[in-house]
Amino acid sequence: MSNKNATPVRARFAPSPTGLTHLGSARTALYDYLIAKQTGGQFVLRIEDTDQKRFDPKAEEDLTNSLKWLGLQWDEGIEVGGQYAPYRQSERKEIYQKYARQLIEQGDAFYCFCSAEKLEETRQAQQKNKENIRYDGTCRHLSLEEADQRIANGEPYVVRFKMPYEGTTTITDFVRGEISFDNQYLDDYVLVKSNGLAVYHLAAMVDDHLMNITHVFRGEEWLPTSPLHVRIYEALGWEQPIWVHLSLFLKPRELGKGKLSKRDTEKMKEALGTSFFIMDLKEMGYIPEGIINWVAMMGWSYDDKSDFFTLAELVEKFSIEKLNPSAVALDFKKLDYFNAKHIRELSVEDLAQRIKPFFLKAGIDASDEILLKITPLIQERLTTLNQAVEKAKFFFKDDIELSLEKLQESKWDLAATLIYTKAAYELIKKTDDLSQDALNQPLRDLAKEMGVKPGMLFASVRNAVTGERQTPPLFETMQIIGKEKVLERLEKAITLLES
RNA sequence: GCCCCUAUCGUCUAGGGGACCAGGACGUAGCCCUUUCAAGGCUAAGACCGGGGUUCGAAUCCCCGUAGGGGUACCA
Repeated sequence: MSNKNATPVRARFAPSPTGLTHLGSARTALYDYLIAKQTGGQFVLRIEDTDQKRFDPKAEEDLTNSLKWLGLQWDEGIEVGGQYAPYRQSERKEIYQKYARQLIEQGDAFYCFCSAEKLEETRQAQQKNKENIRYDGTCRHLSLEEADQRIANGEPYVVRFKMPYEGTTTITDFVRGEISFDNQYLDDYVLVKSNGLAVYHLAAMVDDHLMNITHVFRGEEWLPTSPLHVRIYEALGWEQPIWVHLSLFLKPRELGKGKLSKRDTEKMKEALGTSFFIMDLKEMGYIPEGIINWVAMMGWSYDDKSDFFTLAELVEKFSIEKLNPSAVALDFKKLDYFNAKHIRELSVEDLAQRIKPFFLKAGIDASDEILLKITPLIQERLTTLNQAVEKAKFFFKDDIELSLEKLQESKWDLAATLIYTKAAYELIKKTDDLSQDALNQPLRDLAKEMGVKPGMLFASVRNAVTGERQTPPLFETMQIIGKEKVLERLEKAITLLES
């Protein structure tokens, strides 16, 4: 499966545990996984938990559950370990401090003692005077001795990167090419916070280098700060990874035009009956194959004809050359399409096991034996797994609820329904074989005899036996229900119609 | 405000100067198949944001608008 000609890629997925794992994360992780597997490299999972304020203790479990469920097992990282451990940034504090100190001693960074209030003041003044908003440089030229002395005196401080005032910084993004930034618009970004913890800009760069990451897949929102990242790599004398900035997801067209806000992710459930979060999607009956295929094709393409792929096929076909830079609007209709199509590709045994939990959750104790029988009947009718319950629940009920409304088709009256049902009942009673081969023709002959359309008899039987208007093919359905129960239900319907 | 990215059917996209009166997929509409619902088959409607260049020739290259998005935090 792996591409022997390519050098092994080490790609990392490095989310911050601040919320539930969503489709955007899933796509980034997928691409990391694909490129690593394709080249015989490693997919690394690192946790960027440097922001204690936004930390969500439930996020990490949701993350590992989501990734595992999607089939994106990582080779290195939290849980599984690896030679570059630890893989949680909160456990790597000293490492970042060491490099921060090196940067300072080299003159590429400096200790800054400016207060938040003072910073805010200069910002406002700059805004008022229409100057570039950036750090005013107060602490930039403090001597190391003086800075160390002030730190020893207990003054609070941060570490800032010393961004040049002139010239440009260029980053090479694999999907967009070279992008240049004027340094005058860049800032002396904070690298280490006053609590001693590094921010993303330092921590991620140090980790990516130390962990030998060759390709960095991340969202386009990182483009504006990428010159800082380039500068950090250069200052430390390291070779840059290949930067791959992925397009952003926009809100579904049904919700309007434009960016995907938190409000939109909340609205998805009520307005579209869907969700932005992986574990929600699982609960709604989407399967990993469907979600993987769908997100893979958002911002990436293979050729002008094919778009239906399994994870294994994606590993084989994926290429960063075909990545698309423009933002994409989520289209859940297409998710439905991919999901349904992948459900149809599943083996009966596999699908039966996957729909089982949905029956259990609905309070239906579905045995494997019956599940295996009904699965072929509903397989091509499912868009999501949970629909199996609605479509097949009548197989499991000892006593389906019948009503005149359910029995009567709008096209004819109750008296006619009674006649059709009775006639069909008599016919079915006479045979032990409920198969299509045995019953189809006799039922049609009977309809002809009665001078009615076959559909009328079919519908009457369907309504009485299943209590549903839309079901899998009648004869297979009746075979599974069994003659005894079929007759029982027909009798009940007749009694009801006679009353 | 300033900086950066992006711009082909409603949506996802193919296209990287002539092969394009722009191809595929989802969705939509119609027809066929059919005992219902699906699945499947066929057909249809549907796009190169605008304006300038460059060129014999531009969806493709350049510039300017416009629009959408991102950033502008001791968040990631």
